[in-house]
Amino acid sequence: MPKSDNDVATHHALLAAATALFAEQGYRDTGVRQIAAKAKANIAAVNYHFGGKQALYQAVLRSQAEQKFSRYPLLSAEDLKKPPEDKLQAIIHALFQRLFDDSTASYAPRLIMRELMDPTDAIDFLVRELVGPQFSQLREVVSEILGPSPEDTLNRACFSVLGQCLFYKLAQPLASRFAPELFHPQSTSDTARHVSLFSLQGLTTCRTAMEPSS
Amino acid sequence: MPKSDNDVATHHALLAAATALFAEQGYRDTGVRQIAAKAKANIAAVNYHFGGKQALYQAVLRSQAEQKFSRYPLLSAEDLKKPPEDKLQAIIHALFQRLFDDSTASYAPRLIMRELMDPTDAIDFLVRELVGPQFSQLREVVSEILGPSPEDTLNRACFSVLGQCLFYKLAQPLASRFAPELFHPQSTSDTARHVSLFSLQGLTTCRTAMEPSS
DNA sequence: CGATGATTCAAACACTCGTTTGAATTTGCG
DNA sequence: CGCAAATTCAAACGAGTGTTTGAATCATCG
Repeated sequence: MPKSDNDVATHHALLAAATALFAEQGYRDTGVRQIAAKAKANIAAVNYHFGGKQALYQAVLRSQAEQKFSRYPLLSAEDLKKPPEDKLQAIIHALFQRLFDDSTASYAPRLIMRELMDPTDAIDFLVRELVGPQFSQLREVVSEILGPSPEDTLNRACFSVLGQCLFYKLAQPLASRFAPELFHPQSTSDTARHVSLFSLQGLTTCRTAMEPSS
Repeated sequence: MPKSDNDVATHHALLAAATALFAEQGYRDTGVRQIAAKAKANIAAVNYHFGGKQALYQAVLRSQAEQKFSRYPLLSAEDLKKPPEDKLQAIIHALFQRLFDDSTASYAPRLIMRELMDPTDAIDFLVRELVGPQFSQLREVVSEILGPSPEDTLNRACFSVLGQCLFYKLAQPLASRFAPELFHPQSTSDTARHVSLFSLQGLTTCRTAMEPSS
């Protein structure tokens, strides 16, 4: 039976601390002692309230899935009325904004990236609840641009768009050594515009010649 | 003083085992006991011959830098005579071949990817000796295609090409859930062709309109 | 051979990790 | 209040890590 206030207090503090730390450092590099310290709670509280580190991690993912992504779709209502080319540009800009938004609680994208790089057991849940719906949305827009196309062509086109966007986050440690100015916060808008133009132009090729090799 | 044969034997066995394991599992998830077991050596041998796990890892990177990349450039001698568009296509195909070549000792790309995802202290050495020269090569080819361009445009164009390629490896755990057939070994050639066409088409945009926002 | 130094080996060390324990404290309710 | 359940806490547990130790083995050479 909950203790009215204090119970949900430490429960929430633990969840918040874990969300921040998992997003920043990843699952494997975050210890329960560190989480407990940040939440000003005892080490055993993690096991008491959630049942273990893994269960806490899944609770973090579940809470992010509920609050963040359900109410912040990639495309706004007004975007949906635009032509597909503009919708793609809107998606790309939204993606970059999420990937490089530090201040607000943009933990969900970072948690996804972490899971993408080295998956834990929670990857199934993540695919089903978080990235699946958004990938479908991207695929639909790309499909509108390309017109009727084989499945592989459609998927590869989406991957080309996604790859360009994610590169700036995934490869940041290395890429920022070659072009540090592209990773300044004020550059992300220009970068998103570049990716949009590059992709829209590249997509025109997918409409034609796409049969396998010879 | 070396014991003539046996000394360099375990030294080499340790290095080979460590190279394979670090490439497959990453630095943090590979234990010295596992390395020693694969090399049929004692646990203490790692410290005796290399001075520690970290030093062994850097020895692995150094040996890869020496033997693999210096003699296997991205472009062959005959490729260098082709027009820049064909050179870009050759680079993309070479990249995909390296990223998805399991059988031969294609450990270097995987080690780089590992370091890219979560860097250790060895990242400086890696940038200087391994990825730096190859990135310069890519940039030169892209520069030939684009003609004289601002620095940022050139870098972003390179990142667009690289992002598409690396995506298939970096995001494989997630992406293969949506399009498993694109990750079959026989598909990599078609995928490389798609990225080539998509990129060459996309690059035409970079030649024109590239001034920052308004 | 016998001594010297390099190499191997099993064991233990020091540390971190996630988890458990059992008592102490706090809370809600009759 | 007084009991019972829920919650906190310090401490320890057991398994993991990389590293160190010191004796045993081996090759080499005077």
